Amino acid sequence: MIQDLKPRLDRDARREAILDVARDVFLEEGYANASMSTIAARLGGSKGTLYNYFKNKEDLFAAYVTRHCMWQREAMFALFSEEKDVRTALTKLGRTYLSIVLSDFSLLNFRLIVAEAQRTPAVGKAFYEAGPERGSQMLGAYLERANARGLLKIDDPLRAAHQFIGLCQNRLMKARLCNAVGEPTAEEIDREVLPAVEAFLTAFAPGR
Amino acid sequence: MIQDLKPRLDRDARREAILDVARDVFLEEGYANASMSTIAARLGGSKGTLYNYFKNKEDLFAAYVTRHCMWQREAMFALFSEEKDVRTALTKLGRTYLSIVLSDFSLLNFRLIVAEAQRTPAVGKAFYEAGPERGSQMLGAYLERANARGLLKIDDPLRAAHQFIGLCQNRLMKARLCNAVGEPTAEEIDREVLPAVEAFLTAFAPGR
Amino acid sequence: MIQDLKPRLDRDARREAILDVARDVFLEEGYANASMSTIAARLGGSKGTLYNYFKNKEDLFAAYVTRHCMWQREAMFALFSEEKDVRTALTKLGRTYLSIVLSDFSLLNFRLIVAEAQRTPAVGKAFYEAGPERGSQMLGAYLERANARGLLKIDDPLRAAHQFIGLCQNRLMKARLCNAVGEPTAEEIDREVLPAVEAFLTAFAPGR
Amino acid sequence: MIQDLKPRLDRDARREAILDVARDVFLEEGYANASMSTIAARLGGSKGTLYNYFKNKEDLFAAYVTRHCMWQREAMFALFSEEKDVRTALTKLGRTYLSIVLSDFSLLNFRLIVAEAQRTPAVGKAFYEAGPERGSQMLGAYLERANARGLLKIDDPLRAAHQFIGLCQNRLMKARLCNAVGEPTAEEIDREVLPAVEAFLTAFAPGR
DNA sequence: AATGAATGAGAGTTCATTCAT
DNA sequence: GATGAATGAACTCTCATTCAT
Repeated sequence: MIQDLKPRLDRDARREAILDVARDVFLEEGYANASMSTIAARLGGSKGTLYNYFKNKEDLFAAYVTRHCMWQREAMFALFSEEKDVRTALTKLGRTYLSIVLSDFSLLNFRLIVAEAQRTPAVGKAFYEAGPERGSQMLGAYLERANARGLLKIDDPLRAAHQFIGLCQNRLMKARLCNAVGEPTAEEIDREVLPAVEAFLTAFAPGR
Repeated sequence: MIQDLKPRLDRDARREAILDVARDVFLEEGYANASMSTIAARLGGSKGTLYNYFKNKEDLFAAYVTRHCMWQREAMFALFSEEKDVRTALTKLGRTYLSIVLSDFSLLNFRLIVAEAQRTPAVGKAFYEAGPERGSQMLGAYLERANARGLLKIDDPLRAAHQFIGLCQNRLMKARLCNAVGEPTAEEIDREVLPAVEAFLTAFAPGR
Repeated sequence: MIQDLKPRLDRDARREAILDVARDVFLEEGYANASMSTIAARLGGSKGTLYNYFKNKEDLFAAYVTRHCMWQREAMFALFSEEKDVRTALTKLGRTYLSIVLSDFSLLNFRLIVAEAQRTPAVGKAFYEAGPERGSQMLGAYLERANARGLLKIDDPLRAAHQFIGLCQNRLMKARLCNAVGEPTAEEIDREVLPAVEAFLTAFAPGR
Repeated sequence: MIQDLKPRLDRDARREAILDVARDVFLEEGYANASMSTIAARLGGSKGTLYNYFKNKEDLFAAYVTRHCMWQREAMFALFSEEKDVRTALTKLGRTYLSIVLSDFSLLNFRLIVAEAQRTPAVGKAFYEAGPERGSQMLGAYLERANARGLLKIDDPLRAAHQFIGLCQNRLMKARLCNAVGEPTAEEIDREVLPAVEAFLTAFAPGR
């Protein structure tokens, strides 16, 4: 047991370290341009070692994607809200969501994964489910509860969730994807979120 | 003059032919994986010829992006509407916009350009302005006219345009980017557009 | 003593097991293509262990060759004959010899060793002496006895032995070496051996 | 025409030059150990150039084999004989055959091709047909003519051809394959050929 | 203007071998 | 004695680019 555990930990820790470096290089260079030599050099190890941990470059990339999806899924938990007041809840949620998905880190990952989604649809699908879909589901669940409490009047909460996120995110997301603007400040985020909340509440007010 | 013009045209036509082939190869393989050899071979010419028309691979890519931006800009003109009835206009516009931007062709270009936007921000910026921004401007202009005619009550027409597009596009666009779904049918597009129009009209109805 | 013997045996048994696996891999892949990793993996052990038993790949190969030479030498004993009737003896011997040396197993070993004989003449020489030379010596000894008994008229029994084997083996051996034909059936072997015996007996009949 | 012919010649000449070098390296190192870098370096060119002429290492090897087979086939023409006297003819033919097939050059090629015959049976088969089989056919044709003229009494000339070659070649060929002896001198060749002729003529004399 | 042979740097990958545990 | 992680050199092959013709 003990003699199993120690190396196990070592090996896992090394694997994580490799993934950290690999992720950085992938994000900086893109999949095709990232070279195993670069990754090994930055790691301070030899190329052969990489291949002791990952079958090949593709496998290393897949491992990175998997790990990023887990991170993404957990990040989406931050959207959970038990806030009673709908306006407050939506505002907070919009801010949180945008600050996550419009961050440099998220954008770099998004661009990278989108670019590879073509060659490897499985990669894109995994990411879509762990990220965008998961986020909308979190919000959808909240909207459903608000609906049940009569605070909103919504037929299809999941669609409404997508719509709210669309209202918040559309402009900046596309600009960010195209690298046409930098990471938004809190003020810039508010300039998107507050009008989005306004429009959303008007559209889905119970007393329409 | 004449003896100048003829070769000129020939040269331009050849250049366009090269760009056609280059675009296809870039879309299929991505920038890094597309090889000058492949492009030359598909063109039926020699690699040397490519370098007579374009300084290097980067330059060839930039020329493709430029041309695609022109196409995109023109495609956004299809959004222009002088329809009197707002609901009809928005529905039509939403359908047109989504059928353009969610097509396989647009998505391939989008993914490709987004991927390179990191290395070359100018490329991304040019695309953003010719495409998403331009589309919202077209819609914004329409909304402004409708506002002026009292058909809607909108403070900031450009923001409202982004919001409408966000309502329409958000879910499918992200799924498409991640290659998690295929090109949507007309029915699938309607399932996004019609509720979006509904929500938008409720939110921005003049009599709120 | 006892406590010395047990590990000794264990160690020898393990060594043999390694050689068994190594031989298989060498035969399947050739010396250069056979990898120590493959051998270790098939053995169910680690690469380090291999190096505890054999100094390096070359040494492992040499050990395999040595063992195969012993096997070969023993196989040649099967050629020994005390048959009185010369025709019967030669026929039997020819059949036995060909069925051994033209078998898939022998051919695989022969090709492998011949290929390495260039790099390492000692390997080839050891094999030649244990196999072909030994076989001819066995036959030569028989021919000498038959000669002494007046059943044949032979000046140089060893040369005659080589000649008989040449008569039997030449066509199929070369075809087999080149992998141009598969392992011969008993009938195919007879189609070589019987005419060979005929020609040999005619050439070396006592009453010529 | 002219402008086609000149480069054509250049390209073919270069191709031949590459094959010359590649053959040397293959013969010295064996297929697996021969490296494209070594070949390029010896050629005085770059690795990339090799790949402009041959798709890959395997293809280069196949081209070498093909060329060697052509050479071998032509070499076998040297066996043709219109000599009237059978003894003289067989002696000459045996000497010629052995001096060809037991030369260092032939042996190196034989070992190399035999080694690869396992991985690539087509290679071995092509060689077998161009070399050993062809040689026996040349001799078989002569024996048939001698038979028709009543100088020999042979049922199956092709088999007899294989038998004669077996009588001549067997001992030295195996020793040479195993690299147990060096290139034989004319005297050593005669020590095999003359007894072989003797035995063969006795066995197939018309007056038996 | 068009060609295509040549280049050389660098890619991903494998492997025999070593060594600390 | 057994392990397996680490190494670094070597491998095959690709590619953007140049240049003489």
